[in-house]
Amino acid sequence: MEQSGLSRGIRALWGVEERPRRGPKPTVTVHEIASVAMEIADGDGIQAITMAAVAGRLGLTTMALYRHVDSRSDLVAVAADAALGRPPATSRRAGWRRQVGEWARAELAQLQAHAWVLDVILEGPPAGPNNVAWMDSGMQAIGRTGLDPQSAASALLVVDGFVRSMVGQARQYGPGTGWARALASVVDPDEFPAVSTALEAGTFDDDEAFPSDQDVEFGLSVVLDGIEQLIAAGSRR
Amino acid sequence: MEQSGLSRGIRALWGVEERPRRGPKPTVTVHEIASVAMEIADGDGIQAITMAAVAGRLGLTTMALYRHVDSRSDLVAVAADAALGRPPATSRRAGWRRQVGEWARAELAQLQAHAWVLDVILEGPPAGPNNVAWMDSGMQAIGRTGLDPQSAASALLVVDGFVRSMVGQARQYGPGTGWARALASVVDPDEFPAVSTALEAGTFDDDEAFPSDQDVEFGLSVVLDGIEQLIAAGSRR
DNA sequence: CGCGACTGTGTACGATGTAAAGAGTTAATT
DNA sequence: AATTAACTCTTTACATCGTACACAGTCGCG
Repeated sequence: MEQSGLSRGIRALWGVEERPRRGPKPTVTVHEIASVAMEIADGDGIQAITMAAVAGRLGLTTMALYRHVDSRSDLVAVAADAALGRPPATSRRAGWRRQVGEWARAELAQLQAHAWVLDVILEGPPAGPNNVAWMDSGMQAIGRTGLDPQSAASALLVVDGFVRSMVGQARQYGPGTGWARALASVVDPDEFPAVSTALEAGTFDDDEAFPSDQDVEFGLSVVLDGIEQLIAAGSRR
Repeated sequence: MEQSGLSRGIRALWGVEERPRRGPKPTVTVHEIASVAMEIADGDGIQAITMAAVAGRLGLTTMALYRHVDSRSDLVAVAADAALGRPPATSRRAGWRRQVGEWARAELAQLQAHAWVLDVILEGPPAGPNNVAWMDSGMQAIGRTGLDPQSAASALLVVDGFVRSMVGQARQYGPGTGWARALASVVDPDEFPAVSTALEAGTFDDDEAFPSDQDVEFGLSVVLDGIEQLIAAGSRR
């Protein structure tokens, strides 16, 4: 009665499909498919997720996958949801700052373990169960601020944005391929004084482990302080 | 003497290539290529950037493009740099808060006009001239805080992260395809109380124009307040 | 003039996503 | 028990796309 607007793979992840009465039982579940696709991406990046590769590992033909997912992009969506996993239980008794902080650090860890998730091109909001679980967990944490729902949602969005950008930056500036040196050879100090100065000062030199815990805590405290200000100002809006 | 580590297309964008002495003059410049590729992506998304499509619009064969860019991903990188454009001149006399705010709003506007830039899968940090120009502009603005360079860079990163996440969210939650309704049909209120409540309260209902200026100012003030706290605390670290 | 450097072309191939038709399998229906 | 509908997986085929390779034409230096 509801076509639900969700893709086949996502619908299957939610487990709301009634099992068909006739016909052979499927030899694989969407969860298995998602899991295999995730492993492939963990190893070789998102573009390594191909219908043939995933099917092959499952002992199926390429086309058999289409019984479980609508398309490659559905397959990727399903893999991405699997990569998120369930959020850890939060310490419900703690204050909002600690809870939100924990949530952010957990998300960061999860995304860093599967950084290719950032490469997923999404059409529409993520609707997988794990995605929703993280959202729920985050909203519970930020709800402790007492902010009105709209403000809380926006604030959580800022936190999430920070985490994702952190992961993204980590991949880019992390394992230095001599980026700083390459840039130095083309940047004109007169045109780009600030960048040029930073380059000379070594600000961009390959931080072996970027972001360090320090970097994370730094940015996180900036964001959380901002939210604190907001609360103090009495959630207008 | 220097292989510079940059791709052919990016190097050409910087204009540091010495013109070859012999041989026919190229019929197109990398800037033209980038511009055409950008227009294609503006119209039909990043995946519409194909070698054939770009070459076709320029009256070239597919293979001719390889004289100017190394690969498709180089082509996309070059198009993305073009899409950023040059950052607007900032009001240098203003305080840091206003300058950084302007910078962020400008970046937001630019990215919203070419949201596909967020879909670019980057291998290594962005090294195009426009990208560096934005970086320079941002670092000049945040430099006015008086924070030490490392802290300033980290803070700017938070701002940039916020802007990008805002654009990303805008695409996802914006022109509603009935996402909220679809989710409501699968979410169990007992399992995900916070999301469920928000769904019922209409928090996720299609905001016609999301993010509104209000949403942006809201998040931006959170971020800037955080930075202000940091300054007040006397930039430790 | 001719040689070398360079730009663009034509052809070919492999990888990939997916449409279409069919063979085999299971359970409800007769 | 036979039939039939619903379902899963396979086979085959094809269009799209990135790119390697060989080559033809063009310009400037010696």
